[in-house]
Amino acid sequence: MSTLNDVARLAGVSTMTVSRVINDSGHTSPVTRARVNKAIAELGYMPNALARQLRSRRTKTIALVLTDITNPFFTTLARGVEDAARTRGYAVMFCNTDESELEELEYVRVLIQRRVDGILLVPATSSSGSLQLLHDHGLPVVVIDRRAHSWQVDQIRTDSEAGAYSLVRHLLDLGHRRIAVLAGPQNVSTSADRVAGYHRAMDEQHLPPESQQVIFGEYNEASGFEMIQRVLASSPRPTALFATNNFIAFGAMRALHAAGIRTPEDMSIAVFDDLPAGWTFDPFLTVVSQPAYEIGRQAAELMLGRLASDQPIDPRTVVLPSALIVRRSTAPPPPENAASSWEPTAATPREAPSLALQTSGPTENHA
Amino acid sequence: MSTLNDVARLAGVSTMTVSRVINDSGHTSPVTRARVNKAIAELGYMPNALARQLRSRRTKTIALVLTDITNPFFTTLARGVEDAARTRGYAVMFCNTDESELEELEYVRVLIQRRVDGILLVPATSSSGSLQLLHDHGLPVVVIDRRAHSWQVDQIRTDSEAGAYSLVRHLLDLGHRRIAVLAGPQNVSTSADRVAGYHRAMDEQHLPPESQQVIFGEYNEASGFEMIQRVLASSPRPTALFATNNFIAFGAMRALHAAGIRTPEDMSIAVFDDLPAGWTFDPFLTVVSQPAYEIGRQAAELMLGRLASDQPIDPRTVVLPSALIVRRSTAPPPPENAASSWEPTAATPREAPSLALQTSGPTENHA
DNA sequence: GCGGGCAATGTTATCGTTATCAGTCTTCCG
DNA sequence: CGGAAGACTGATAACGATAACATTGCCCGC
Repeated sequence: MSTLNDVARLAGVSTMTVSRVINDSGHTSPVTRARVNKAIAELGYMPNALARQLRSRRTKTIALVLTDITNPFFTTLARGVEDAARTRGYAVMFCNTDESELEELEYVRVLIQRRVDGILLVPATSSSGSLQLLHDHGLPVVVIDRRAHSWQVDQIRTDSEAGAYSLVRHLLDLGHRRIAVLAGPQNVSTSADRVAGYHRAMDEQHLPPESQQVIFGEYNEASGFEMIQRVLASSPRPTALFATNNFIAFGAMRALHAAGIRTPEDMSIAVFDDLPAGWTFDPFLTVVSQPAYEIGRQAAELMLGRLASDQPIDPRTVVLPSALIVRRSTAPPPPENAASSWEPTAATPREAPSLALQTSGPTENHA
Repeated sequence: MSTLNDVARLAGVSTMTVSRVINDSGHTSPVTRARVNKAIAELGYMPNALARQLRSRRTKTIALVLTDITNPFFTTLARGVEDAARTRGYAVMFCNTDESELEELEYVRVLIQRRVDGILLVPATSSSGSLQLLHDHGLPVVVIDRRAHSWQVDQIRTDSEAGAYSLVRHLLDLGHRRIAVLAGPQNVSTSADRVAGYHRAMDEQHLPPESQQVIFGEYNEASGFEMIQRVLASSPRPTALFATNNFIAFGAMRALHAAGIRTPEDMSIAVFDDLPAGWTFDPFLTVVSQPAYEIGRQAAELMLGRLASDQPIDPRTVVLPSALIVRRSTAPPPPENAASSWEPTAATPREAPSLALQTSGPTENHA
């Protein structure tokens, strides 16, 4: 692969002159420029970005460290980051931590070594180690989606508390009084905030503690499935569920389906996080939807603005609103006296045959 | 940020010795190693990957250039690539081309400049320009998902023709005789192959040309919606549809829903591409499912194997099978004499109220 | 006792750019 | 016509690491 030197020799000028031409940094005569450009074209010369980055101490690269890109919320967010970064000439590196603090730290180390200009981070639980390390190395950080405890970094997230409040309010307005929460990990701020929003809505109604049921699990389908078992074992049973993310909701729905409990006739379910529009021809779940693309875009903007500025910028926190979308998974509760008579015999799954295919069929082997 | 030199000075050794220690390349005494490691810890030294890469002429980075990461097929595939790359110490850069040959070429240029070790490419239409450029610069390429014409590169994809054949065979076995294809772009190989599989199945039955209807569009929801209008305008109308990707299917379902045509009672629909398991609690569509994660993983393996080998490797082509999953969107056709009497008045959407919310609700603003 | 072999360490050049400073050549004005 | 300002160009030294070769010191066997 040809270098600046090759171009310089072919054009009969010095390397600096070629450098000036390709960087368009002035002080070159039109004649020289033409000669150099001709040589560049002739050789198919491509500047070596590594050498440039080493010399100029900027890589024009940012990293997006998140928990799992296959979660559609993060996929859309990632797209927002990439689009914003690209228009400013930045490249993006994506890293999946799978909610592991160790993986996260490992990635942060690699990214520091690769000298990325900044990191957009969805912290795995309380990842103070990574933030400390990044701080020590003077790398700018934007914390996305989750709250960072007491660190002086930019932050951007949805208002989880308010979103949860509006979702639970909606259930209360329908007449529900016993509402259970299927929460994510207790030490993840989004989960905690959504539970807080739930408590605020419930407390406003002066509902007794026994109306409130909070179950902590994980943000995935299997956990949603499990948590339902505990709901069904409780007595009196809740008439509505609040799932704090979409994967939990899917697991819950599958479990209810399997138990012969109909939604929303027997039990309502309201969910934090929507699926992207167009992925379902007939959306069913009542949700609070987050502006995922916009979060990603603005996170990148926060970072790029900071990188472009030549003076220090005070840490900023952006909290975006969510939107309640009422669909068909929520309805008024069944009459109170019928509450104890739910039996699998009375309710068969609406469309039985498909279920086995979903769970056992040869689908994605996402090991 | 401290350098090798700083460490060397602090440890009282030469830079080469430090280099030997951090690379574990032998010829260092335990005493020296300890001293160096102490100095490294003291300074919080992080090797500069840029300098290493410049000197060693390898970046340990590969790129995945695809059309749109928000397509769940590609998201899962990307995850497979990342997981495989990471276990071998490689980083991955993701790039979205949005099916634009120009964007693709732009990205390829950037990636060459950044000296990535290799590129995994989902070519946008017939992107011979990018492949030529990559070839000229001696960069190894793995073409994913789509066929590359006549270029000597590794390739990996699903057997689209066979998958389409089995899907159409399934429709024929149910008794359908007039089946329309909602295809993607004519010049994208997956689309062409799926249409070819359709033709093979239809021709086997010696069906007259007028039974066959192929409509070319794009791989997105809007296009699926549009294509249905042409299906509905045709006479005699087909009794079944074959959508060549999931987005097309979603658009088609929305359009059928809007037109008051029931699935599968009035019209069956069979689809290429599934949604990841666990994203829907009650999957409805009969599909052919691709092993997306595995495609990504193996694509990365092909590349990394080539990069690790010190001798040339002949181009390889891997074609993975797809899996037919029969669900509820396909059924035998309605009685023939009723075929011409379909009128919106006779069929109201099963669950009407939700539709407006889907299309006009404040969901992701994915601009 | 001496040369060969080997482990440990150091020196120098280099990867491909750009920053910096130092020329050279016009040009223009007094 | 001389000199200074300005435009253009080049030489040299980094950026931070590693490759390649050189050196030192020690052990060993004959």
